[in-house]
Amino acid sequence: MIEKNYQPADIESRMSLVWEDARAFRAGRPDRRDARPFTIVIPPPNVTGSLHMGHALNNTLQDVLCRFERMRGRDVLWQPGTDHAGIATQMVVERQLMERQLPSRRDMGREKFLERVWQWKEESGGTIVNQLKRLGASCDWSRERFTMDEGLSRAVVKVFVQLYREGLIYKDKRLVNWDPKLLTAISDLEVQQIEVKGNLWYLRYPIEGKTFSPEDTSSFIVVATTRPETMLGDTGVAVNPEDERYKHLIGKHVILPLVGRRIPIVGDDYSDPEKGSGAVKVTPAHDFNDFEVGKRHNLLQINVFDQEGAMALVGNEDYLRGLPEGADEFAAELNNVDRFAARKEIVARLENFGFLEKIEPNTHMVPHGDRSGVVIEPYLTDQWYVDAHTLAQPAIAAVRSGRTQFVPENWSKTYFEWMENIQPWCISRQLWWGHQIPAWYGPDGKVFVAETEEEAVSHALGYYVEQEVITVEQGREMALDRNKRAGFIKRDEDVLDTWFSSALWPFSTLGWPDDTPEVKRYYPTDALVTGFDIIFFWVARMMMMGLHFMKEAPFSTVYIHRLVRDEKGAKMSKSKGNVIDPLGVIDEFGADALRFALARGAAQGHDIKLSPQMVETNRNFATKLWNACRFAEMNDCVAPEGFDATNAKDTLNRWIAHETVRATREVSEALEAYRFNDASNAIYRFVWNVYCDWYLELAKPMLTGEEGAAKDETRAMVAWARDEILKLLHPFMPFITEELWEVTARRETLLALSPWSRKPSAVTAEEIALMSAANPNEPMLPPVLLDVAPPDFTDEVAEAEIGWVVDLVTAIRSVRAEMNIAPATLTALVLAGASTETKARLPRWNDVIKRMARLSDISFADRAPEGAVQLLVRGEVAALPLKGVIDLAAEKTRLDKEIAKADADIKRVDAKLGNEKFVANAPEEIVEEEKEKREAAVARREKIIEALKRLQEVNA
RNA sequence: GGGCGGUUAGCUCAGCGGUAGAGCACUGGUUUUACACACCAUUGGUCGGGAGUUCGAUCCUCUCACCGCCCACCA
Repeated sequence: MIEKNYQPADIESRMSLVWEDARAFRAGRPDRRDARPFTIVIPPPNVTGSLHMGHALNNTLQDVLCRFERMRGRDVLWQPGTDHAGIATQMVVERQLMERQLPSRRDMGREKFLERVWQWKEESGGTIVNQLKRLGASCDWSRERFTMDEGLSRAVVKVFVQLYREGLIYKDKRLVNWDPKLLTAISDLEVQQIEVKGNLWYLRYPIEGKTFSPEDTSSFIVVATTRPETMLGDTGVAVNPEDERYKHLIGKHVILPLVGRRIPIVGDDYSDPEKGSGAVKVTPAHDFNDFEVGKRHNLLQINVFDQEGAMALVGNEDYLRGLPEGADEFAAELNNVDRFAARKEIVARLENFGFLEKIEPNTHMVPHGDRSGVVIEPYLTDQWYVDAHTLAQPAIAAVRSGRTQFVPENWSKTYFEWMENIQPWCISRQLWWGHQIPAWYGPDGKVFVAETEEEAVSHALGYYVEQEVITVEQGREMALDRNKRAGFIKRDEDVLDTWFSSALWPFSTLGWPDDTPEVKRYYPTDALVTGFDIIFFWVARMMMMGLHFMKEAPFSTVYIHRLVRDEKGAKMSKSKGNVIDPLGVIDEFGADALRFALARGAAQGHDIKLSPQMVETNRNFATKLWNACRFAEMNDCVAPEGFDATNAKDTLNRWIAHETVRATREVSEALEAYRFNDASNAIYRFVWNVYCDWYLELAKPMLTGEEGAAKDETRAMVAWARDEILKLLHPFMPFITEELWEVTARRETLLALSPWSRKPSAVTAEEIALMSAANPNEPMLPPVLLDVAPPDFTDEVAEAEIGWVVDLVTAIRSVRAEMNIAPATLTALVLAGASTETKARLPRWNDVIKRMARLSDISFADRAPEGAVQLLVRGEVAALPLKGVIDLAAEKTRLDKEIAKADADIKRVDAKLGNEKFVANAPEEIVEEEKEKREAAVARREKIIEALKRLQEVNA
C-alpha cells in the first residue's frame, strides 16, 4: 500500500540503505559483463569540503547520466573519490592547531604534522561523501579513492619521473607568484587579478655627473611606479629608444635615490612613451616584465624582500654590493619592515629629499592569492616546472579533431585560447601536505630523480664515488644506513601542486600504473561533467596527462555547466547571506525535489537560478506523481505479464501508449544531447499535463464502470504508463520512483531495468534476436538495449480523436467560466450538424464528456437550438442551450470578436498570397500551407456568421 | 586591451527564416469520490535600439546600448 502522504525524508533514508545493501551501483556487475561500459569520474571534491549547491548541481547531472545509461543496459562506473587539496587542507589543520592552542606546524615538525592531517582526514574527510549519498549519487562507493592513496601516489611519482626523464619536467630559477602569507609558490591560475585603488608615484632619479636639484629638470629623469618600495631593488631605468625626450640619456647612469646605487639607463621597446613619464624603473627581481628587460640588458637581479614580503636588507650581499658609505644604516632602519609599511616610509623619505615629483591616483589590477587573499609577490626562486606547451599540443589536437567534444561547443574556444598561450606550469609548492617531490640532492646540489629513495640514493652514491667525492666504502655505508647519509643526500622538501595528481584522476583511480582490467575496460571515460571555472585547472591538465600517458584523451565529452545563483541572479555568497544550503532544502523538500529543480534549470549556457520556492514546486510535482500512483493502486491497476501496450484496442489506451512513447523519445533524445532541462521538462509535462490531467480523468468512467475487457485493458494501461513514467523519471528522481516502483509493482529494483523494456535489460543480443524472430509480424515495443533508438510507435487516429474530446471539453469549460455558470449547474450539449465521424465517436465519449464538462445530456441536431451558445470545435458547432441564462448581447460580442479574428487571419494570408514575389519565391509547400490556412479561416468565419445569424434569429 | 555570453509575458527560460510558447507568479472560480503540495478558467509580449539581406526576420548580417563572465605584464 502506498502511504497517504508523500514524505521524502522517510523514503530517502530508507532507500539509501536498500541501494547500499543491494550494492546496486557497483561497476562490473556480473549481468553486465558483456555490456558496453559507461564511465564518469567524479570531479573529486576537497576532503575539507561540505556539499554546496554547485556540488549538488554537478553531481545531480552526473547521476542523471549514470542512472540513465545504467537503465539502458550499460555497465556504468561512476568513480568517486576526494582530493587532498594541499593548501586548503593544510590551512584547516593549522587553524585547528591554533584554536586548540597546540604547537604550530613548524614547532611540531613535518612528520608529526602530517600524522595530524591524516588523523583529521580519517575523522572529518568523509563528510562530503555522506552528503553526496544523501543527494542520491549512484557512485560505485566500493571504489572510492583519495588522491593521496598509496596507489594514486604511485601514479604521481611515476608520472613525475617519466616526465622528468623526457625533459618535460625541469627545475628553473625564475620569478614565480609567491604567496607571502602561505609561504609558497603558486601557479598563474591561482592568482586573481583584483582591481585596487592605488597611486602612481613619479620619482626623480638623479643623473650621474649632474648636481641634483628639483628645479633643474636636466639633472634627473622621472620614472613612474605603482610600487615605490621595490626601488631598492632597481638595477636600471628603461626608456624607449625612439623617445626624443630621453634618447640622449641612453648609456648614461642614474644614482638611485636613498640607496646610492649606480644603475644604467637602457633603451628598450618595453618602455612606452605614452605611459607614466615614459621612463620606467627596472626591478628584475620583483616584476615579471622587468625580469625580461633585465635579461635583455644584463641587469643585476637584486631581491630585497624576504619570504614574508618584508624588507631583507641587512646582510643582503646583492643589495649592499657597491653601495656608498651609510648604506648599512639605511638598510638597518628599513630591515624587516613589511612591504606596505616600507612603501610609506620610502615615499616619505623620497619626498623629504625632493625626489618625489607627484602622486597620481591610479586604479590598477593587483595580483592576489586565491587562497590567502594577500598580494602576490613576484619572487625569484628555484621551482619545478612542467613544459605545458609541449604537452598541450596533442590536447589541442584532440579537441580540434573532435575526439573530445565540449558541450556546449563554445567552450572549446576558451580551451584553445588558453592552451595555445599556455605558460610553463609551476608545480612545486612549499607545503607539507601533498605528494613530496621524488628528487634528491647531493652536496653539490646535483639532482637525482627516481621513483624510489633506494634508486635515487644508489644513483647518487654511485655518481659521487665515481667523482671521488666519497670512497666506495663510504658509499656502501650510506646506502645501507639512512642516518649516515642524512647530511649528504637530501630529499626535496617541496610537494606537488594538488592539480598535478588531479590531472591523473581518470586513470590513476582505475589502478594505473598497474595494468589492471579496470584500466582496460573503463578508460577512456565517456563524459566529464564539470563547471567552467576549472576548465584550465583540471580539464586541460587531464587532457594533457591522459593523452601523454594513455595515448587517448581521457573523455569523449566534456559537459560544462554553469553557476547556481539565487533567484535574483546574484552569486550565492556567505557575505550576501543568500546561500541556499542543499542539505537544508533536502531536509525540507527532499533530494528528489532539489535534483529535479536543478535539472529543470540546467539549460545549456545559462546560469541556474534557484530559490527554495522552486524546490517546493518540484516537491509538489513529486506529490502529484505520488497521488497518481495511489489512484492507480486504488483502482487495482496492474500490468499483467507480457502486456503489450501497442496492441490495445481502446482508443484512449492507444492514445496514452502513443503519448508515452513520444515522451520517452523526447526524454532520451534530450539526454543524449545533454539537454537536461528539456528532458526533465518533457517528463514534467507528460506526467502532469498528459497522464494526470487527461488520461486518468478520461479513464475514470471506464475504471468505475462495468467489468469487462475494456476495463481490464484500461487498468493494465494505467499501470503500464505509470511504470513507464517511473522508469523515465528515475534518473532524475531516484528515491520516489524506486519507492513507488517497489510498492506498486513489487518487482526487482528499477536499477535493473531498461526504460523501454519490460524485461531486465541484461538480455543479450542473442536473446533480442530470438524475441524478434519469434514475432516477426507482431508490432511490439522491442526491448531497447544500449544505443538503439526508442520505438517509433504512433497512432494518429487516436491522437485526433482524443484531441477532439480535449478541445470540446476545454471549449465548454471555458464558455461556462466566462458566463459564470455555477459548477453545480448541469447544462445540455447539442452537436449541430455533426459529421458521421463525430456521430461515431460520441458514444465512446458520452460519459467522459458529460462528467468533465458538467453536462446533463448530449444530443445531435441539424442546427443549434434557440438561444444557444454556439462553440466552434474542430470545424463543427457545439451548442449549449442556455436560454435565459446567457446574455445575448455578450454572446454576440463574443462571436463578433471571433469573426474579427478570422477576418484578420484571412487578411494576413491574402496580403501574402497577393504578393506576387511571395508566390514566386516561397517554397511551394509554404504557399500551399497559406492557402489551406485561408480556407480554414474562411470556413471558420462562415460557421461563426451562421451561428451569429442563428442567435439573432432567435433574438428577433 | 583581447575574448565569450546575454538582452523574448511580472519572474525563470524555450523557440533561431514562414501568423509569438512553457512553467511559475498574478487574477477569478471550485470542499468534482488520487491530489487545496489540488482542480478549472483567464489576464499578460511593437521578441533591447537602429540599419541591412530576404517575397517574408524574434530567428541571418552589421551597428549601437546596457548587463554578465573569462583572460592579460602595462609602469
